[in-house]
Amino acid sequence: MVAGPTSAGPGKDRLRLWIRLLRASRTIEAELRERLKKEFDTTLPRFDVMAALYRVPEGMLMSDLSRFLLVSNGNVTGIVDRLVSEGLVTRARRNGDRRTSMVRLTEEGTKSFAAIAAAHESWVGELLGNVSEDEARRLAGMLKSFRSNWEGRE
Amino acid sequence: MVAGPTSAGPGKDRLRLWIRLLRASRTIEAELRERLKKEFDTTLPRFDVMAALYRVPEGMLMSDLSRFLLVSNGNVTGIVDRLVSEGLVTRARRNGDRRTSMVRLTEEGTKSFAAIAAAHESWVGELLGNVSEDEARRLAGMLKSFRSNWEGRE
DNA sequence: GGCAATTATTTCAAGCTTAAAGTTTCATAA
DNA sequence: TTATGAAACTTTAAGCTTGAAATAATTGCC
Repeated sequence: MVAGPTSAGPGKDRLRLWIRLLRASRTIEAELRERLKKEFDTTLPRFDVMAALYRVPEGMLMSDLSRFLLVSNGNVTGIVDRLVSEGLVTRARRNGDRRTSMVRLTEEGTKSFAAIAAAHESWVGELLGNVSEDEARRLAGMLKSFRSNWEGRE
Repeated sequence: MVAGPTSAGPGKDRLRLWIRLLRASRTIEAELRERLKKEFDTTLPRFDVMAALYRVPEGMLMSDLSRFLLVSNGNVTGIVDRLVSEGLVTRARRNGDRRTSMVRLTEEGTKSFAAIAAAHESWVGELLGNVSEDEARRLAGMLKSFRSNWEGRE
């Protein structure tokens, strides 16, 4: 997924764009993963889950997390298991519907996430440093529009 | 890595851009992975390795593949193992330097890849369909420049 | 030549990821 | 009520991924 078009010709521009997109996100992602590990001894998936929960003090269902994070539900199970065993989130069975459980950040999880998120934001600022704020807005706009085709698709 | 900024404020534009970038590439990647599985019973990492090799008939060293694909060398070992067992690539010990081995597509691998790559390219064209060719070029240009900071970094 | 450092690769343990199959709970309609 | 089906979640098997440790071969220095 990271190699260039195998030949020249029409319709290669979108392929080239896709490859650049992928290389860019992989490079940044790798750097962030490494820093999360070194500085906070955590991982990107754990960070993702905590970031999702941070926005919603009342908590999220497992399936909400799965949908929001664009990962399978089996995947969420494992990550939340580990976060629970680290005392960063809780999984509370609900009275109303006993199939579901509400996942919430613990107090420790909230505090921990706030610190990590601050570092994370400054890292992203650094890693995207040569994109001007203005260009960032324009690029983000384009990416939003080209994603809208796919949002909520199945 | 997929949640939005946790608060408003200055310097959030780059963070928003990063999140959009990541959501876009994850969505497209998931779709391509699924189609590769369904249509060709293969995976994205295998496709990546084959794409890299396809450009270079004389073959690549394991470490070349690792650098080119931006993944660890232990990772490449496993993927190449599986491709070898499927008869799609060969790993040839070299006389000059017996630590290294040259990885090449087999004839079957070459034929197989050509078919998959054609489908892959048309999928990407479809998935990025609402980005005009012109916009694709501009976006790709921006992505190239903002990556150059990181290219070759360690 | 011989030995230390370097380079190329593999192995390993831990964790992430998916799709598919399994379990429990809920909703509903006969 | 009680089957039937749907929904929420977990489990499983297979594969991907990393960083670190282990192996093997080469290079460079004395």
